[in-house]
Amino acid sequence: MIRVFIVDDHPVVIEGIHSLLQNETDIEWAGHAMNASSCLGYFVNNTADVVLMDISMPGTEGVELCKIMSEKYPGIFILGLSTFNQGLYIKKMIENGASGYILKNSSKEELLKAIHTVNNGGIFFSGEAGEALAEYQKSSKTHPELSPREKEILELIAEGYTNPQIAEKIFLSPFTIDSHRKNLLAKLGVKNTASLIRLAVERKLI
Amino acid sequence: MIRVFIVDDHPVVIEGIHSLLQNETDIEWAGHAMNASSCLGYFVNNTADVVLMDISMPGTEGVELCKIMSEKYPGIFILGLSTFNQGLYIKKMIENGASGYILKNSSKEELLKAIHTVNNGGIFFSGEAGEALAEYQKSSKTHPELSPREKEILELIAEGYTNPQIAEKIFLSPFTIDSHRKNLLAKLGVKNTASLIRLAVERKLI
DNA sequence: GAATCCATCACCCGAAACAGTGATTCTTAC
DNA sequence: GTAAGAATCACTGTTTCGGGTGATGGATTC
Repeated sequence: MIRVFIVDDHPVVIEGIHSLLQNETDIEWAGHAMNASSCLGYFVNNTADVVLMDISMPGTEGVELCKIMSEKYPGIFILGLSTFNQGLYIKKMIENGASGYILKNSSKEELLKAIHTVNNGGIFFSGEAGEALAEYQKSSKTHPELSPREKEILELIAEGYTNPQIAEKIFLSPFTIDSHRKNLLAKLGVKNTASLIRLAVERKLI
Repeated sequence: MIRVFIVDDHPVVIEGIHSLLQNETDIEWAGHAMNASSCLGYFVNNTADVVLMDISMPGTEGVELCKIMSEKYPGIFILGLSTFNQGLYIKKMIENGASGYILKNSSKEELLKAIHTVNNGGIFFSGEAGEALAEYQKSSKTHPELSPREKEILELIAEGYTNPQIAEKIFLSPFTIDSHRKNLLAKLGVKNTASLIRLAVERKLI
């Protein structure tokens, strides 16, 4: 018997999963919480085998809760749950102790498979989530990190300052700003300011 | 008796709402569809009073389906349903015939109130959605709309194309692209490409 | 102590962007 | 029927960007 607990701030999702699981003979509904603190409260006197956890709760609650839970109760398996397919979040959840990740548009079969897999100590990703993670890993490998100075200049560029203005602002030679700017383009593999800013915003570098 | 039909690509949401509504004496579950075409298929031989419609289905399916449904079956009230609180989408749904809009993290009470309100011909917004819409209306007043051509060129700029390249791509004179580009800068009140792209991404214009 | 990376500065040059101005069609709205 | 705005094209400047290339000092690392 697998005891399943869910943490999600959407009543509809809680109800939906409850309903999907209620006829499963080997799954027991342990309960639900709608925020991080009531989840932690529940586990003071109770336990479960698998916790389904919405990662897109207000703030970074999902990711933080995942970390706390996995450290405090290493025997409980956590399954990330989200509407979206964002490599960055998926990676963070895994880094913080989640054993898997499924999308909310998964079928009942996929959900059951995920619960069983993580309950047996396995790792489960819904297909698309796995792809998103792979894509993310790839992009963070192929594109090296930016130095602090480069980030600073990138932000100033994004705010609309020109090279001479940036130079004046941070007391450097315009030539230096120009060099950094060219390095930014090279490192990120783009060829003009438009794509640079687009990429920076998409990757949340600024 | 209000017959409720739901269109959503998330099985969990369908189950959740079904479950939330199943003990309501004045609500009858008409059924569900997981995409636009099966929804349209259903209404060939059946009907309903209120349709709950996820607007964030793949592509612009949600918005388009809303338009088709409201034109074809003006007697059916549509209630937009979404995880997010995006003024632009809310506005589009309303423009295309929806009678209200609720977030998926709404409570059971709010959901019931919304269904009853739209079924009586009223307009319903969950609080946050109303705020988001107001915010959007406000920002679209202070910031004028872009013409289709301008949007097209803005996107191409964001993809890193230069004026000459864009000109070649869409068979126009480089002078024309230059004019549009200047108009974009003027309309959005920025003075170079960097701030233009930043603003465009932030306002989700691209 | 050699290698590597960061940060700084420098110059040339062509291409692109930006400012200013003005003009012509065509539709849409009042 | 005219006013307004969208879309198109045109020319002239000045400024900025971006490619190429190279140099120096300092910190880190192995």
